Amino acid sequence: MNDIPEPAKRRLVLLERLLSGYDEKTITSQKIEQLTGWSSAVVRRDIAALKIHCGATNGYRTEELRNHLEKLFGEKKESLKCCIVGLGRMGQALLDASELYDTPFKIVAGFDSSVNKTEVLSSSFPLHPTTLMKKIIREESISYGILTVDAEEAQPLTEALVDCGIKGIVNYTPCVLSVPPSVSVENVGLLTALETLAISL
Amino acid sequence: MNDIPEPAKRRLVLLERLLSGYDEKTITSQKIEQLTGWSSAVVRRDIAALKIHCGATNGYRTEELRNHLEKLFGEKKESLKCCIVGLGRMGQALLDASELYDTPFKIVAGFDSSVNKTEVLSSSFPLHPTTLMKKIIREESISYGILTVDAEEAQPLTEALVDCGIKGIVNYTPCVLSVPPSVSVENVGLLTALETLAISL
DNA sequence: ATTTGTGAACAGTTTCACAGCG
DNA sequence: CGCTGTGAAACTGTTCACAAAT
Repeated sequence: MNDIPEPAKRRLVLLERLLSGYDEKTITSQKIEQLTGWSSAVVRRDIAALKIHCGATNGYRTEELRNHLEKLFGEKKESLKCCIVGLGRMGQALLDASELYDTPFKIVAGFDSSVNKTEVLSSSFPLHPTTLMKKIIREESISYGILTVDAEEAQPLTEALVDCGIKGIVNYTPCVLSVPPSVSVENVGLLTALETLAISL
Repeated sequence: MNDIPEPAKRRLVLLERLLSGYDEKTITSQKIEQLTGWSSAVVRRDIAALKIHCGATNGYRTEELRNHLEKLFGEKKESLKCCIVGLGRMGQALLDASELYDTPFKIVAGFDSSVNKTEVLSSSFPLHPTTLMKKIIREESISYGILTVDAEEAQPLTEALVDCGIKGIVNYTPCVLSVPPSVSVENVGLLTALETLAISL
């Protein structure tokens, strides 16, 4: 799986999602091109990289392809634990995490530097002050952090997450995070997204 | 600026952000490597693409570089209007848009299919029912849409946005949006981000 | 007959290594 | 000197075109 090119991986992630709402028995690379805008040649290469062979004449067998893609992340079916760091408006919006229902990802803790927040808010998982981050993340073996703090706190708390041995960070702040090569960051801040849109073409 | 490679542009956007909080008078490519993880060679190429020459022996002159980057994106970004589509928890979290203060992006309208929401919520810009989207987006010449609706509404409202002549969409939903080639999409949904992190390990 | 899967050409991006500049 | 700027090489990803598969 590490021989799948980076851009291909990103497309495959989206392809899985696309298939989860696709009911036909088979799907062709051309159909996917029409749905996504990726060229059919790219789609075929991406799927070929999975080294499964699912169908020729009528396109790919949807279910087989979907199952294979699902296995790509949740191989061990064991849930991938996440935590929310920062319980401001954005963090609170993610608290219910309905989006992650029926996925291998599970939010198991929330943190905020204001004890006030962690005590007043309620959710289906425990909320703690950031002082307990290291302890909890280790105990629960949490793999991913969702960073929704204010700009001033972004880098310090990133470093705390890194110290805890986190594997990746979803960065909702507009800050450029400094992390060692062993940690990956996905930048999903509004400003970053808008700027990226604005500079392409 | 169209002769700057796409990956370089994305990095330059982040570099601009990085420099905005950097106080030393000069900065070397190695320092940037340390801060961002991009190799110093890549950094030098990216900056060289700007075709300015700002400093050798002591690295780049921070202010000159920063000014140049701001100008580069500034020309293209003369007050770019955005709208929020979907005023659920996530949409509401973005309502104050403090993140966009002091940037060329401005949120000028919000939409929701529930008139209830558009009437009860308050913000510094007007909220409308989605039935008025086409009219308002055209009148205000809004360029970007920020999509924070439920999954069922994602594709229908995307098509509405496309019909309005929008240039790009920031997609906070987990859905794969189908758009014509003239429209760009940035996928920043939590599930997409987590899957992208998980798949690249 | 239609669509996948893939070698080969191509295009784009990064790395290497070092010349040249302040 | 230390650091940038840049040819040239290496690498990565995409497109084309067609043979293989069912």
